[in-house]
Amino acid sequence: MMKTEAEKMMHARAEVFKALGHPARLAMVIALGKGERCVCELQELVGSDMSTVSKHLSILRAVGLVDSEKRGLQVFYSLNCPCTLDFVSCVDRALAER
Amino acid sequence: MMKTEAEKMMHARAEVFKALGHPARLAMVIALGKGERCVCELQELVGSDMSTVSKHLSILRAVGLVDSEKRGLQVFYSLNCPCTLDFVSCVDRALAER
DNA sequence: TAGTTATTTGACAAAATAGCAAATAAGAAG
DNA sequence: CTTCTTATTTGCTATTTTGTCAAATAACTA
Repeated sequence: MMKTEAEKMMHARAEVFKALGHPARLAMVIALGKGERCVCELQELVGSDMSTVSKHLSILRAVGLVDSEKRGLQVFYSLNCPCTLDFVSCVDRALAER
Repeated sequence: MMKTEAEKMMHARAEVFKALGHPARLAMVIALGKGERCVCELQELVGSDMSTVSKHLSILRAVGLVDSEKRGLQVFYSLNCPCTLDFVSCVDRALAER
């Protein structure tokens, strides 16, 4: 199946939205909006296995939404697209008026 | 499985992102950013079966991203959350610097 | 009545998914 | 070096979701 440049672009964009389309990942992104967090903190936040959290984070990193930096034993994640938070606020407003 | 209010909220938000996590739906939302469109125009845009397009649109409407209005034989859809376009621009910028 | 636009309803294959257990890596600390 | 901790990766499984289409229905027009 041939794919035009525009289709590839749209696909890439959609991947970003898909990455945010999971409650745990979204919760982590919102938490990162308040500052960087290590994986263990994020694990406590979402309450899943650490390997699961790690996988979620790799999905967010793959689409460029977050960055990671290792410091000692810990890996700290930070939000690369603060505009995400603005959109979440907008979504909240839309959800409120339903 | 019990669900707190906060969890339900996060789930509802994630549903909005999931709705946007498909190339065809995202393309339609972006098109609607330029003004209302009837289903047949959107069908031409994405090139799928009309029933498929209709289903995609119902998903977007279910989460409150778009509105619809019937006029004669046609149904016109409009974007309910223009902020979506701002976020798409932001995503594009993030994708560009990869 | 016939034609058009759109939605709904199954139905189905295919794909994606989340999640966990176990293995691996990499640094810290004794 | 050994051990402990934090994190990632690697299968693997079951579950779910997914997108799509064909056919039926609806609603309006001519």
